[in-house]
Amino acid sequence: MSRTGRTKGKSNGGRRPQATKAASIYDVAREARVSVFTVSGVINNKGRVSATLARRVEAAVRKLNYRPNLLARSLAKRQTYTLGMIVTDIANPFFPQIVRAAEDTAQTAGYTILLCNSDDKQEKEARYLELLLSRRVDGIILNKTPGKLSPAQRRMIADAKVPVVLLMRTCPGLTADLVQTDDRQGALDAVSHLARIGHKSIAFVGGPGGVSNAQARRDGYLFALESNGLEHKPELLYEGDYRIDSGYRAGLALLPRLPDAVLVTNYLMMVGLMKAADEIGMRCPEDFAAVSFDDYPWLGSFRPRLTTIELPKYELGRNCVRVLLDRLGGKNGRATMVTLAPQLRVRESCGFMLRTRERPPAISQVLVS
Amino acid sequence: MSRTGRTKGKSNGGRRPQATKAASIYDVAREARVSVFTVSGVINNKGRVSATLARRVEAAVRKLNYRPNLLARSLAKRQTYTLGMIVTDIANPFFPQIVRAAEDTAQTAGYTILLCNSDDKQEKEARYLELLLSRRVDGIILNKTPGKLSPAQRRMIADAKVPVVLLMRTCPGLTADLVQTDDRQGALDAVSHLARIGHKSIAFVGGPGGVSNAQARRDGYLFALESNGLEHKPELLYEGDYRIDSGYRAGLALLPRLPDAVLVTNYLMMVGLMKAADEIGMRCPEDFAAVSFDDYPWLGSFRPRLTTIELPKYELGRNCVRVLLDRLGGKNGRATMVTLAPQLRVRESCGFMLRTRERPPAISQVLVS
DNA sequence: TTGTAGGCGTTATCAA
DNA sequence: TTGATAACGCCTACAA
Repeated sequence: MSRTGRTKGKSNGGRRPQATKAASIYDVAREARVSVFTVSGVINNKGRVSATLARRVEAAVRKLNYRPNLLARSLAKRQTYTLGMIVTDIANPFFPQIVRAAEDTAQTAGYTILLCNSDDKQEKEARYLELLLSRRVDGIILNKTPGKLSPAQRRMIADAKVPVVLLMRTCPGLTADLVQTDDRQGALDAVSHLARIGHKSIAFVGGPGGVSNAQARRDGYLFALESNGLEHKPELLYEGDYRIDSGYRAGLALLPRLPDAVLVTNYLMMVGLMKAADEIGMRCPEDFAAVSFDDYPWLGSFRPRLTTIELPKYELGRNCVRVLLDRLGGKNGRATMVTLAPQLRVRESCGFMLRTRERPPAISQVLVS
Repeated sequence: MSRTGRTKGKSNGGRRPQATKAASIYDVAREARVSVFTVSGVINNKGRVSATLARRVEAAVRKLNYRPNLLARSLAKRQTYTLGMIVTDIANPFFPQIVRAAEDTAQTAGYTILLCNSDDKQEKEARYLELLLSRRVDGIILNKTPGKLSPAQRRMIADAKVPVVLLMRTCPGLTADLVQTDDRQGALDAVSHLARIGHKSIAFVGGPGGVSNAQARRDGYLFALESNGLEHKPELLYEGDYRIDSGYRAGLALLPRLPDAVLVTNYLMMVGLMKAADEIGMRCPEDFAAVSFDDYPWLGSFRPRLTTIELPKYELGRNCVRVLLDRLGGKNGRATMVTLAPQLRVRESCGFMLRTRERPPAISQVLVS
């Protein structure tokens, strides 16, 4: 049976106009009395069609309310115009703006974002990775869970020839593009700022082991202590997991040791630490100074106004997609690394206003808001 | 040429093992010396295959590292296992947890979420709506922009026979399932609480006109004033757009009129209002009391500790997907409405601690944290 | 410039 | 139970 005749048996002889199935390219072709080639050419305006036929096709498209089936197109072209994005948890306020930026950038290029939450669990991540490949996404943005990918996973990704860009976290054993912030520098700036103000014993609440940015922040902290001639006291270093509760526990553990200041390496842990401070009855910045990572629009509206190391979240998301699009565009070189500069935002929690009446030092990276 | 022979011409005679294209179901069938029917049966374990053949198929699948192409499957089954979700802006902290819940719930049922941001612009929304339909999503979660859908859009959706669930905002002219919170009740609770404490003149910062939940919150406010015997002063009512800046402007406009209290109908506007208060030099709760909508884990850690009307965000997202899955499961009745109860969370910004020494009244919906 | 026919990788129908 | 074979809806060499 010829292709064009395939709907004949389904004509609803005389019954009332019922919801018919969506028109296909064949229906349009028949309506416009042209071939599917012509229709396809018009739709993807490849310009190889005469104006007359094009008009006829367009009329038919409008009449039948034709809308190309992107699934079929993807299958035929082996390209889905879809990017997979795996983050630990979109509900962590660090991610929404990154995702937003990724979506914006992707959308501009005709791509769509499939969002997944790994909860920092390798098992969930593995499932999603497989799913994304099965769905034939064109690229993957991966905020890797701690730990490496299995050889099978690496082979899977390589076989699929899908570009992967790592977001904020490297993955041992996986050579891939990477978009991150300069976390070592961020921690360094934070500690240097605290030292400059006069704080001596500076505590540190870090991220989970095995996460590259946590390592970098910790390195920056340790290096900064040393270069500022401050003693490193191991009992002032706490390893958290970037979630509220670990920050709370860190507060309970660290604050009773009466550090001058504490550097908390993300916002959620800072939230937990402040809760602990409340319970203990210590106030910031009067009883201890604090600087945290990640800045948010609401930080200036509540007390204590947090001094932070702002990470350019929107830029992170945008660059992830850009890197991916470059690869999809045929760029074939070795793995790229984009490292964005963090920025110290001085407010009040660091005790700056308490300890000095000067304006902050004129360092270009310092910004008072 | 027969189907099974189609890859013959591509054998790379003797060259080094190069990245070959992914195995298809035909390859597996050939390897296992069975038909594609058998392979398909095993993969989707339809149980109609003998154990012997099943074993052979499984071995072949492992050997070839076969992974079914979900695109092809979707095309054939006319089902994509994908849900589209259009929110105004994932970077608005109201949405991440809703999206997270939707993703969790969807994932459990084998569905994936395609995320879109409309920025409250009808034009962007329209583009996304078309895109989602072209991609043949199985269902759509829609946080509608103000304004109605065009007749063409409504027809488009109806023709596609794709279930749509509205999130937090009704859409005039569109009969669809709806998942929302009881916003009128929320505003009512907030104002009643303020009145109970003794506040007389209560200002209001509302959401954008044309958004149903903004209307409901406003209705609740007005009704609460009346039923508490308080005068409604139009100059204490400000219409914002749920974004920070409008809250700021609201603060500049309202606070100089020295209201006893102000009800701000979302968090972002509250952030803006607090900024305005800072600039004006008014303090909360000493100079004015405040209650806002939306609760977040960090609100208890900073000052003033906000008294809020918590909206069950996770439940919202979960119910959206549930409603959709019900429809996909064949549920065919008329439009459903799920309305979730908000909850007053008393902290300090309402001035409760200032004005009374009693414990809060024993109303079940009141929760002190 | 336009048309024809085969391929994309599944599922589903109908015989065997 | 299995196996051919036709959809699914689009793209695209290759022909005309």
